[in-house]
Amino acid sequence: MAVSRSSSSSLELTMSMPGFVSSPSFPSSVKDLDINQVPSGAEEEEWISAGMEDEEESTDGAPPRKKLRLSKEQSRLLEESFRQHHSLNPRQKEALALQLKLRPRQVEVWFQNRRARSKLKQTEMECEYLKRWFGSLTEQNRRLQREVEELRALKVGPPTVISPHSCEPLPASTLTMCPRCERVTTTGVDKGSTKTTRTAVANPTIAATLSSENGAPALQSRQSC
DNA sequence: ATGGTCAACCAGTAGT
DNA sequence: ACTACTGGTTGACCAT
Repeated sequence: MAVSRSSSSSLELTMSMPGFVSSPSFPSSVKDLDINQVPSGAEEEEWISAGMEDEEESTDGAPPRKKLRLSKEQSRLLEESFRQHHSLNPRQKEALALQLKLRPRQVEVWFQNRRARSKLKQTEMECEYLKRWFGSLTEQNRRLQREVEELRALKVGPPTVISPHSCEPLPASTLTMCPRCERVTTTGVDKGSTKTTRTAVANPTIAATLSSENGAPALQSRQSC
């Protein structure tokens, strides 16, 4: 086991697996081995002391850490490898493990966790993006609602709307907005039926206002639900 | 004390 | 059946 202090004063420790170099008890299958498991009996000392060539005793007398921490160099190499390919074939895994003085299983686990972290990061970014989008849509919706209220409250006389069916002016009082889909409908005008119409606002100022918000679809071009 | 990070594990699943 | 992978979880360690 090797203990060192990194530049950021965090404790860096590397711990090689028991029996990697010389132990005859090295498991035949890496899947059988719990990496954190401390071998019992006579093997315990080997587990604690087995390690890299530059292994040294802990100077502060603290008990040895049980959790493997990859060294900066190991992490760097793994990251570099991950940039090239996000998963390894057995040959690559073996080679990388040899290079890093780790077991192939450890390299494999590192890649699994790295993929998971990568995916998590991606998901978080997407979540952030959707939140911002939701916020902007909410704001846009609020503006449009306010605008509708203002238009309804206009005291300059009822705006005139041209019916696309009869090509004649309709009183604005016949216009209603569907509360569900917020589309404009006319009620009780064209032959007494409730009907969605493509309306043309006679007042050009109002028409411009209706169609200019944030690239949102213009009110008069919406289809009813 | 507590929350974050990360190596390691386990269960489930898909491909062969 | 075996292998490789994912998602979820655990536990050690660290920073605050």
